[in-house]
This record gives sequence, structure tokens and C-alpha cells, in this order.
Amino acid sequence: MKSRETTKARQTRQFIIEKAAPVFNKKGVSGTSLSDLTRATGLTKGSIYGNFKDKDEVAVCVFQYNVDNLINSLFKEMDRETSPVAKLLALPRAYGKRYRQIIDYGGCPILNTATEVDDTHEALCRLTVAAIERLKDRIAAIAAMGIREGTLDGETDPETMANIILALIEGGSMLAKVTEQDRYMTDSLEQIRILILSRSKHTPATADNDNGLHPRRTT
Amino acid sequence: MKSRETTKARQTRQFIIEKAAPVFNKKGVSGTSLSDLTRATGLTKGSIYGNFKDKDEVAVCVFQYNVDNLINSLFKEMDRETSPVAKLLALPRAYGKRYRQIIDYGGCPILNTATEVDDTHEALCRLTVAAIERLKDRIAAIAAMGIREGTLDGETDPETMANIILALIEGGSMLAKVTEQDRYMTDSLEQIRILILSRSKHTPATADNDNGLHPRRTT
DNA sequence: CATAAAATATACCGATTGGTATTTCATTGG
DNA sequence: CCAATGAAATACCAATCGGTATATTTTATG
Repeated sequence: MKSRETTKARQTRQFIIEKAAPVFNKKGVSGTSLSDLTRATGLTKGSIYGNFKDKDEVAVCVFQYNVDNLINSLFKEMDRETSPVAKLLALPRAYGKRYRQIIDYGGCPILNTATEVDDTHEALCRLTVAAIERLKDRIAAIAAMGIREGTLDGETDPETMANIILALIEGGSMLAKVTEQDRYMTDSLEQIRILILSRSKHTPATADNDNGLHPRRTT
Repeated sequence: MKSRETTKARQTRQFIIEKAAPVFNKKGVSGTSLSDLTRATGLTKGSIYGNFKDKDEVAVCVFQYNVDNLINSLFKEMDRETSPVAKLLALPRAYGKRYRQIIDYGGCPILNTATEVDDTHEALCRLTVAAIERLKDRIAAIAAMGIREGTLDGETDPETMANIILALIEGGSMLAKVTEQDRYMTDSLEQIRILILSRSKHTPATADNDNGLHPRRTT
């Protein structure tokens, strides 16, 4: 009797996904070849095709794996906080801690996949959009809760706020990665913090009219 | 006597570059094949290799062509203005006018190339970084001039301002492209406007503490 | 108009691509 | 301990990849 869903095949599938994940993230879908996959896994082509119907299926599973890891780790960090403002601030903080290792891993998988599979790859494109909206909806929902609670400015539009936060994260990480200059990322993350704080009430850190463009004095 | 540098070869080179440009921008360097190029140009492989030493050279020329077009059109829009604040505001305005056609063209070439040629393509990587810094330096220089003139807040750090503007543009355009939702781009552009105006003096539009997160009322 | 030269097309190359059919190996139930 | 089953490795496939050598056509010049 095969032990439920924990058959050998399932394990190998997961093994392949994990080994292939950084490769796909670095070289892209069309950039990674089957020989890249056999090299990364130590397995042969026959074994890979025994567990996946084709290269695309591997790419899709790998993307799902990469995105789930990223989003779950971000959500976990946010869930640790109680107040909406603290939850929002957890985002730039989490990225500040992780962006170096994300860059080593090949950059943000959402960004990488989004730019590669513009028109070329229907399924991956839809998955990318789903991941983006998952993030956006979560951020917007927290902002909306802050407004209901009265800790965030009622004039703040939750969706706009989420869009801007996402744009700053993705833009900053792309610029930091290719230029190898941390400042693009740290400036973007700091700007996110400023935006959140400037819309939050009961926070003395919210200097009037401070849009985060002052040089930080670290005396 | 061959007519200077305007030989037939030069024309064909340029012809190939122009026809190949949108293809490379959409499918990426590793994603476009020689047969893609022959299809796009109507020429044969022999003709292409008579004008370029290899595919990489075509890709590099195409990237330079795409980036020069983009940056020149942005700079031209900025040069039309006289005051630093107006020059800065020309940027989101120019993108607002062009981002749809940029998306149709395959998206921002800087973003596309940056995410694809992470480690894989030395030369293109350096060109991408150069393009980014060309943009950043220009924006930062204008901000610095505004500070000297007294029309921009002296506490504003020009480089940080440039970094944030670039991150918002790139992040917003990537999100808008893949999701096919304009709001990602328009929200980002509006936020850039707000950032500029909130740091500029003598501008009544600068509502105190307005970080651009209020829903726009278009009554 | 003839001819040299430059530009393009044709035909071909080995290597690699994604993918499959078959064989070998490992596991496990009886 | 043996047979059956499932998984992995081997061997192979046509197609396409980037690239080149050669033939043919265009173009410019005397």
C-alpha cells in the first residue's frame, strides 16, 4: 500500500522543484535548459520527465514555490504585529532584512517572471498577476482596517497606498540588484516607512510635511 | 568612392536594429532566435551576419537604440521647461503620455534588460547600469539646481529623490504591464508629482502633509 | 557597359534544444 | 526469496540553435 501522497515520486518532485528554483529565478524560463536542470538536480532527463510532463510544468511549480516562500515569509512577519500601522511597517522591515539574500537568490521572483513572460507564457503570466494581487489586497485590507480603527488617515486610499508600496519595493529591488547599490533599495524602503508614518495618527515620528527626502542624520 | 559612412551596410545595420528592437524588447535576448530576426527583418541569416559579428552584437545595439530613444525623449521633454521644478514634473507627465505605447512596445527596455541579464551578460549589464545612472544623475542634478535656486526644499537629498522617482517609475510600469491595470502606473506617477510638489516652494498646490494617498476627486 | 567590390542569399555545419521509448534498477508485497 | 510494480537511467529522436563558407546578386565606378 503506497503511503498516501508521500510516495517516492512526490518527494522527488519536491526535490527537483527546490533544486531548480534558484536556477529558474536566475536564468529565467527560456534561459534554463533541461541540461541546466539535470546539472542542478544530479538527476537525468528521464527522471525529470517521469515526474513532470514538460519543462513548463517544472517552471510553473518552481514559480509557485518561490512566490509562496516569499509571500508567506512576508505575511508571517506582518501577522506577528497587532496594529495595522505596525503590520504595514513590518513590510519594509522584512524587506530590509531579506533583500540581500533575495538578490543573491536571483532577485524577486515576481519581478523576474513578470518581465520575462509578458506575452509569451499565458499560465505563468496569470500566476504572476495572482501573486501581485494577493500582496496588494493584503496590504490594502490592512490599510482599510487602520482607517476603520482610526489609526490611519481616513483620506488615505488603501489601494493606492498598496500600489505605491509595491511599486517602490519592486522598482527599488530591481535597481539595487542590477547596479549592486544598496541605496536604491534602502531609499525605497525608507520612503515606504515615511509614507505609512505620515498617514498614521498618534505617531510622533510623523514630522509634518516630511516626505522622506531629507538626508538621514545618523549622528 | 564610397559615400563616407552612409554606405549601404550602414543603412542595413540601422534597418536591422530598428526591426529587431521591439522583438528583443518583448522576448528578451536569450528568448529571441536568429530566425526571429530573419522573420522580423525579411533578411536572411547571411545578411545579418554580414552586418553584425554575432547575435550579441545585435542585442547590444538594439538595447542602446531602445534606451537612447527613451532617454532622449524624456530629456527633450525636460529641456523644454525652464525651472527645476517644472523640469522634474515633466518626467511623470512624459511617462503619463507615453507609458501605454511603451507597454505596447514590450515595456521599459531598462527594466526588461536589467531583470534578464543579471549575471548572464556582462556587457549588457554594464550598459543597463550606465543608462540607469544617466537618468538618476540628470534627475539629481536638476533637484540640486532647484535647491541652489531656492525653489526646492534645502533638506531634500537630490540623489534619494532621484532614486525614489526611478523606483516608482520602474515598479509602476512593471506592475501595470503584467496586470494590464493602468492604476499601478498612474498611482505611481501621481505619487512622483506629489513628492516633487511637496518639496517645492512657492507652489500653492503643495498641501501640507499631502502624500498623495488621498483619492483624487475628479468632480 | 564592363567590371570590381560590396552586400545579400544559399547551403551547410556541429552542438544543443525539448522530448520520448526503452532499458535498467530499486522497492515492496506476497 | 521471488515476482510485480514503479522510478530512474540510457539511448535516441527530429528540430532548432548560433554560426560559417560559399555562391549569387546588387551596387558603384571607370
